[in-house]
Amino acid sequence: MTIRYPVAPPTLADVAERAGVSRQTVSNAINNPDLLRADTLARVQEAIEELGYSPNRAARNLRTRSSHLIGLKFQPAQEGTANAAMDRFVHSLVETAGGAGYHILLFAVGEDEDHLRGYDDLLRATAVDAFIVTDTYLGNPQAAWLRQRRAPFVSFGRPWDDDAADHPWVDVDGAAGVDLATTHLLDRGHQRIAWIGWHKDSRIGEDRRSGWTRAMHGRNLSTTGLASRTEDTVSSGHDAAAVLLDEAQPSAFVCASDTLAMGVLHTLRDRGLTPGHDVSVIGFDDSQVAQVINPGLTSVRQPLEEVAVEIVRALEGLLSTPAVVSPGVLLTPTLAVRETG
Amino acid sequence: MTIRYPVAPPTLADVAERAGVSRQTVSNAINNPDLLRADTLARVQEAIEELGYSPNRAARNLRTRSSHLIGLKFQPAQEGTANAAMDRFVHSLVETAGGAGYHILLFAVGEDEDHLRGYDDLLRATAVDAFIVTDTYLGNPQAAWLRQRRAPFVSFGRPWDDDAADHPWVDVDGAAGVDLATTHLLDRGHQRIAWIGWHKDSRIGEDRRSGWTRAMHGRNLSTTGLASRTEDTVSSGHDAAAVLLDEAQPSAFVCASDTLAMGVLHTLRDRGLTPGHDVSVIGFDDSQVAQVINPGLTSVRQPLEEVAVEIVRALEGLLSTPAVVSPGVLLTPTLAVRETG
DNA sequence: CCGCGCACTTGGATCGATCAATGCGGGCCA
DNA sequence: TGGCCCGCATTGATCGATCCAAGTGCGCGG
Repeated sequence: MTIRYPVAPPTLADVAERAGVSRQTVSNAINNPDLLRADTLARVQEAIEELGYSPNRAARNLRTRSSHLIGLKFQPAQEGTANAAMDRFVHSLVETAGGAGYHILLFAVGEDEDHLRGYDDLLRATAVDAFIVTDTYLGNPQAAWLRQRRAPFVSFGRPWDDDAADHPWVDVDGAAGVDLATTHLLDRGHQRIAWIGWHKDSRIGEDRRSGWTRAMHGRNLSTTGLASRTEDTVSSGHDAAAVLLDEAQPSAFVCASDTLAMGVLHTLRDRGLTPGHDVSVIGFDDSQVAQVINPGLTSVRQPLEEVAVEIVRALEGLLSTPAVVSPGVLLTPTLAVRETG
Repeated sequence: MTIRYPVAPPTLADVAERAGVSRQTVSNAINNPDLLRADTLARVQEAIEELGYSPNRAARNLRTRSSHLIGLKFQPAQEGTANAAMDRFVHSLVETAGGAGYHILLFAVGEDEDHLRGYDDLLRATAVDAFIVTDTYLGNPQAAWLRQRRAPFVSFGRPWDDDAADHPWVDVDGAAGVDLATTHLLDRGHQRIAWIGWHKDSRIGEDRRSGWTRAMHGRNLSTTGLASRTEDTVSSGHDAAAVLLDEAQPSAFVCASDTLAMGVLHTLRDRGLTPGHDVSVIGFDDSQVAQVINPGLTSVRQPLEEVAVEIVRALEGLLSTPAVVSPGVLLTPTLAVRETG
């Protein structure tokens, strides 16, 4: 704590001299402490402490051909939507990765230029050890490209339709989450529960939807006429709810996102219906919006902290012993129950 | 530990051999292209292209003693609040920094351990070139500590009460934003405009509050009895609004955050008052919540994209020529007008 | 007393880009 | 023709940690 910069930081050789041992021994003290006798180790650690030594990252990276950096393409929440899972996820990730000795490197790729360019540069420059890929939507070329490049990566999201995929992945069981929400409503006596989701080409959307049909059919209830597929915007949710209310008279809505659920709430407000009393509404993502509105929006909450833990675990396996083939991990969301459902 | 490549990545020497020039020339082609004759440069670039060469980051970092990495302590939005500026800010930052050849390195420091430990490690290990500090609240030791360490950093936020501070900073003029909001209400005929803000020891809160008093006094209107200071939670805003409505009968509220504004909206709802019609409400941060609720919440929007640009500019000045002393930059927010005000 | 293994030491090489100094050929001017 | 500068090539050294191979001193069991 008494060192002033910008004097040259101490090197491993400085520590060795101070502790009266060799460079090799200091290196071992740091990387293979169990090779040293207890008293020697203590002496070296003391010298490290006194000098405020910390191994130079660049030198270490050069020699070991690894950076202990994980690349993550940062995708912010879209304006005008309620979905903000990234924020919570990134935080959990940074914390967990930090515990494992890794840091998160953010990068962006411009909209116009080649989307893979960013990955390529970082990879070739050995700037990162691995990537975390977050959007595995249909036709997303990232995963295929990374695999072909033999770049280590873990994806948050299943390789939906890519049967050649053999990379580790972690995902949240959206169907189970929606099933949970639907069952919660069924247990409260609802029979006519509507679904508002995304277009058919969204695998995530179809997965979530299947949780609704599963729960409904499990109670021998029909789902015909009770589903709507639309864009992920508030106004789309608003319109879809209006149509469903007119044509199918549902007593509750389960939505693929909090954004859509907000649209439903607006429709209820238009018609003087009280959410949670006249009509129940459940969203998906447990966004800040769900938490601060009144009445509070019941919503499916993804276990993002666990996702981060599993992703880091997978990364460690991937980077330490390449033989370990970690399959996918599927986590189950919970339901944050509030007033609307 | 190692990135599995089909083949070892090409080195600068490989490029030199292929182009029939020396290592130094290739290095110049990359770092000082104007030193080369046009045809030589073209030949080298061709070789780079053919081999898919990208300079090894670790080697470059070691030699140049710089990593082109900027450290940022990632702070997620608090659960149960509406404030989510970080998300938007980080994205802008990543994009802008990327354009300048820098990447953003996220790190976290555990709540219990020494808050400065994270900075220290990264700095000593020459893992980052500089830091971006985002919370410059009263008594925050980071800035002082970093300065004492002579660590290059730029802060998002003024050094409020630290007169010894000489580091570059970028901030948003909260007072101007609130002035803007208040004036907007005044222009619409409001006279009794209340303020709900944070406790007195929050410099940011007091700054924003001053915008309200400035605008009110500018029209010779009294502010006595119209202000409330509380915690930044929805329920605090709710309570404060109730008290103010009872005791001062304001026709409009300006709040230090969207979170507080949400509380106000809940109170209006309790009393059957229509936001924007009976009583106007303006928040601060233009969060997702402000955007998706109905009626939409008018809110002060921070120009986070510009903040990012200015911060990167300051960083570049800081890292290129240490002599350049960039003072602070103060940016003016805008008002996102919606139905509540 | 020998041999073995533990706990180190020693010196050198290595990773790959950059720095610094020198070499070299050709053009320009006196 | 000689001297000089300019553009570019060449080459060894350097950054600091790690890897590697060989060696030393010492204690202990056989």
